[in-house]
Amino acid sequence: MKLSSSLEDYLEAIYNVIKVKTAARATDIAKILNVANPSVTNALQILVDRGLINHVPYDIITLTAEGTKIAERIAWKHEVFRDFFTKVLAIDSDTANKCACSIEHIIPDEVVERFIQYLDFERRCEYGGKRWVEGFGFKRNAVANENDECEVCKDRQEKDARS
Amino acid sequence: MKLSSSLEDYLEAIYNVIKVKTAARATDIAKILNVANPSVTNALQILVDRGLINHVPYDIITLTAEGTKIAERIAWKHEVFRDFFTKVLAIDSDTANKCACSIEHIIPDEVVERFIQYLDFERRCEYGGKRWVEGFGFKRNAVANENDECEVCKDRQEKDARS
DNA sequence: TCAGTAAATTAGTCTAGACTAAATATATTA
DNA sequence: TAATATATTTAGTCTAGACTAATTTACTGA
Repeated sequence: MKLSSSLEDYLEAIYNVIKVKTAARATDIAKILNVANPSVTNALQILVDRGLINHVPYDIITLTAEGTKIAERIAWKHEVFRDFFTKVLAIDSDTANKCACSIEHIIPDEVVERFIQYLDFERRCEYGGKRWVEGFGFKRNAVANENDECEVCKDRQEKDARS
Repeated sequence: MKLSSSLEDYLEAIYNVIKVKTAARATDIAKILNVANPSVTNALQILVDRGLINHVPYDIITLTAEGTKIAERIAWKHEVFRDFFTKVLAIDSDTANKCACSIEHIIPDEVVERFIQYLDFERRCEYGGKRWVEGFGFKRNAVANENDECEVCKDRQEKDARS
């Protein structure tokens, strides 16, 4: 009953289109996922069979309740990983999205929960959170350096000074 | 020229066996990757063609210089992710290894570097590093709480007290 | 309303990567 | 050294998921 990465991608793409347009068309999905139209048709048939979308030939595509539930979960994972990559690791948004898009199908929910807890902790905790700026060492240490206590920050400061 | 996830798994398995046994046999690999023997034979042929392993039919398997280089890189990624999952997110080692094993084929090197820098930062920095214990909030906050300044830590402390 | 265009589907092909069953090579041991 | 057991490979099958080319349906504007 588990969806393949590929089918999850289709479902997520449909979900994202519907957020903006109320209903999706096959071509929207083909463009987003960068695949040929017949690949979409094929995937749609499977998603219909699994009861995740509503679709009759030549018509628009909507999500069933079940499909929405699953798509939301995938989109949620995507957001968590994108945030982690951009906000914690200071990765550029394009790479962050690509990485998120591939690991979102693989990492189990419990682990995603931990990422969230961690993001939350980093953001809110006195010991790190107050020094949170966006993108860990690079930017955070600028603030952390104030007290001049940290070996790593000093290293970085010296390197930065040199360059 | 890029290897598929599957071929990377084969190469990594060979590398891991060789670390212990000096040379690998097809059956070792089949057991590790939980696939049938013919699947191994097939993968070996491709890896030979690509110049990554040395292998003639019915004989042992060793890595070429090129193969070693690539396998080391894969194994390195695996370690980074495993460490991140177990040491930062406090995920159990079995799940951590599974997650590492799937994302190691997907995440580009620059991003892995950032993970390393982050691990290093967390471990060494005064602002967090000194409170580093193994597994972020859960354990780190026990130390962080000393000064009683952190909202998140207080939340956790209360929850812990209740349970 | 009908002709032309755009969208979607059908039909058929290809590849990677798994599998089983059968055949063959190697290793072991009586 | 012959017999047997084990390891490996060959041959052939299957599935998912992509593709192109050809066909069919739906939409739009004169």
